[in-house]
Amino acid sequence: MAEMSPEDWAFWDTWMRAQRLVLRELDRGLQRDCGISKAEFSVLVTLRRPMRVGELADALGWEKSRVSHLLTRMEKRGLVARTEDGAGGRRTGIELTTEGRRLAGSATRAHGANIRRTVLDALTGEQAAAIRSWSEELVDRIDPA
Amino acid sequence: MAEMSPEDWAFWDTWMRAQRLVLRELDRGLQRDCGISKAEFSVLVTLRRPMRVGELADALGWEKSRVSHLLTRMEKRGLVARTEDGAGGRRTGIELTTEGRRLAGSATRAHGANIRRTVLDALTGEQAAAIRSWSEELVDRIDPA
DNA sequence: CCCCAAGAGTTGATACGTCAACTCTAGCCT
DNA sequence: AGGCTAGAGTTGACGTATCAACTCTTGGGG
Repeated sequence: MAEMSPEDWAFWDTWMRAQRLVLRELDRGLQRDCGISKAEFSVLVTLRRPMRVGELADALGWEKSRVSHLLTRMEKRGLVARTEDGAGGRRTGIELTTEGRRLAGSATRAHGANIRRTVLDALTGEQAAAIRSWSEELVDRIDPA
Repeated sequence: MAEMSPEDWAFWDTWMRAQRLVLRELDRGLQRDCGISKAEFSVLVTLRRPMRVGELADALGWEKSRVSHLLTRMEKRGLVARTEDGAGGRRTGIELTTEGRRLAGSATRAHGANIRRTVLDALTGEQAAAIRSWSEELVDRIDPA
C-alpha cells in the first residue's frame, strides 16, 4: 500500500471539491424550484406504491431511523401518509399523498433539468464511460450486496 | 435543454450511489482510526499556521459560520485554540494545539491510506484522466472564482 | 395460558451545515 | 470628538444524519 503522492492528493482534492459544488448546486436548485431536499426527492420518486418503512429503507440504501425521521417531517407537510398495511391489520405502511404524487412529477422534471445543465452538459462520451465504469467498480467493491 | 433519458438517470444514480458509499466509507475510517470527522480533518491539515477565521474559511471554501461552529467544537476537545492576532492586539486568530498538530500528522497518513485503498486502487490511468478533466471543468463552471 | 425472544419501527442525544440576525471594533466623514 | 458604516466573527434556530436505546407486536416454548 503505497503512500499518497502530492499528485494523488491533488486529484483527490479536485474531485472532492467538484463533488461538493455539484451537490450544493443541485440541493439549492431543488430547494428553490420545489421546496424539498434531495433526500425528500429520493423518497418521493422511490415511493411509487405503498410500502413498509423497512422496504423503503432498503430500496434507498439508508438506515431505518433516517427514513423514519424524514417521514415524520414529510408527514407534517402532507407529502406522505402513514397507513395500515391491510393484510390482517398488522403493521404500518406508508404512501404518497396526492400532493406528494404531484410534487414527485414536477420535481423529477425540474431536478432532471438541473442535473443535465449542471453536470451532464459538461461531459464528453469518453468521460461518461470512464466515470460509469469506475462508479460501478466502486459500488461492487464497497457494497457488493 | 433536452430531457433526461432513462440512461441519463441510470448514469446519475450510479454515480451518486458510488459517491455516497465512498464518502461514508472514508468518514467511518477517519472516525474509527482517528476519532475525527472529515470536516475536522480538513481544518487540521489546512491550519498549518495561525490564521484568522475568514482566511481559513476562504482556504476551505466554506462559510464562516460553519467554520466558527466547527472551531467551537474542536476547541472544546483541545484540538485548536483561539488566540489574539498580536499585531496591535486587534482580533482573534486560531491555531492548532500540540495535540492538534500531532493528530494532523497521523490522520493524514491514516486517511491517505484509506483513500488509496478505497478509491485510487480501483482506478485506471485513463479513468483518472477523464475524472480529473471533468472535475476541473465542473469547478470552473460552477464556481469560477 | 403466560412469558419471552425477535423483528419492525420510533425516539432521543448528539453532531453537523445553513441561513439570518446579532455584536463588536476600526476607520471614515463631517 | 461624535457618530455611522463596513467587515469580522459569533450565535440561534432549524433541518438533517447517525447511533443507541426504547416500544410494540407477533409467534413460539414451556
